[in-house]
Amino acid sequence: METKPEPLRPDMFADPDCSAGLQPFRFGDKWSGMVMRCLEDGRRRFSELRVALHRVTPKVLTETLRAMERDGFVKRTSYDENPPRVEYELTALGRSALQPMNAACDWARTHRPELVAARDADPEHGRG
Amino acid sequence: METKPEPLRPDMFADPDCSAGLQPFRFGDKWSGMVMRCLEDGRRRFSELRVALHRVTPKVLTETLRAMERDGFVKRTSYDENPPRVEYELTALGRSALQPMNAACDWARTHRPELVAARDADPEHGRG
DNA sequence: CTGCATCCGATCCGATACTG
DNA sequence: CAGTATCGGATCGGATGCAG
Repeated sequence: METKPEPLRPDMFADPDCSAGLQPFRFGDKWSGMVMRCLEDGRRRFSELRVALHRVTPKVLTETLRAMERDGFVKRTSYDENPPRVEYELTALGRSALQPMNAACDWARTHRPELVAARDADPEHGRG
Repeated sequence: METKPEPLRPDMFADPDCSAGLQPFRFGDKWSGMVMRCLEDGRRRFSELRVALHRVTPKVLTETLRAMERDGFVKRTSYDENPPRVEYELTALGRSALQPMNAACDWARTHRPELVAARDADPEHGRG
């Protein structure tokens, strides 16, 4: 995980299966799961994450990354250059958490028809 | 899952491993994961859930159960008696979701020492 | 017993503006 | 580039009281 991976596609969360939309599992707060996905192929810069994560504001992204760092999922490396450069990567603990996360995503993919059917059967058809 | 199971112990969520405390995975909202655990051995009445779920208020428990019902995880059965009796049980979809949920709980149990160590290493030692 | 109505504090999260 | 500071809306969830 030390080499530079492929750039993140800005539409990488267009697929609703593993986004925060339908599936009932969440990894931490709203963005943490997507940050995990962004980092699973290697280290990323702050700006790379911003564009992949649907224009999340820097405040919220910073909060998310700080929380993940505090919990031991992410390691932050700051290079003392100008302009500044900061890179984030998953720790061993963070990478190990990809396993149950994938189990949850696989489950959501498999059962998506039933999930959609349950929502459609409800008159309100949305949370609220 | 049609027979009456053992009564729920009020301390069934004293173990922090699978509660909403340390682990970064959440199943839906605050109480849904614990409701899943309460229902995994069979049908339960509203009041049974209330005591097992640490005195959750009826408003919040109702909201939780309605959401799970709408999403197809729980089936609600109301018996037209006096005093009223209502029972909740997992659907086939809900039972299938126990698998990824157990994967997440197993992961949290396995990695608890690292999770605790990460928190202890942080000066703030708490979210915020 | 099983809720519903109302109020309210806490938290989340986005918008905007500014800084080294 | 990588944040910080401030504001405010939206949602969550708990307390209390009432109803069928």
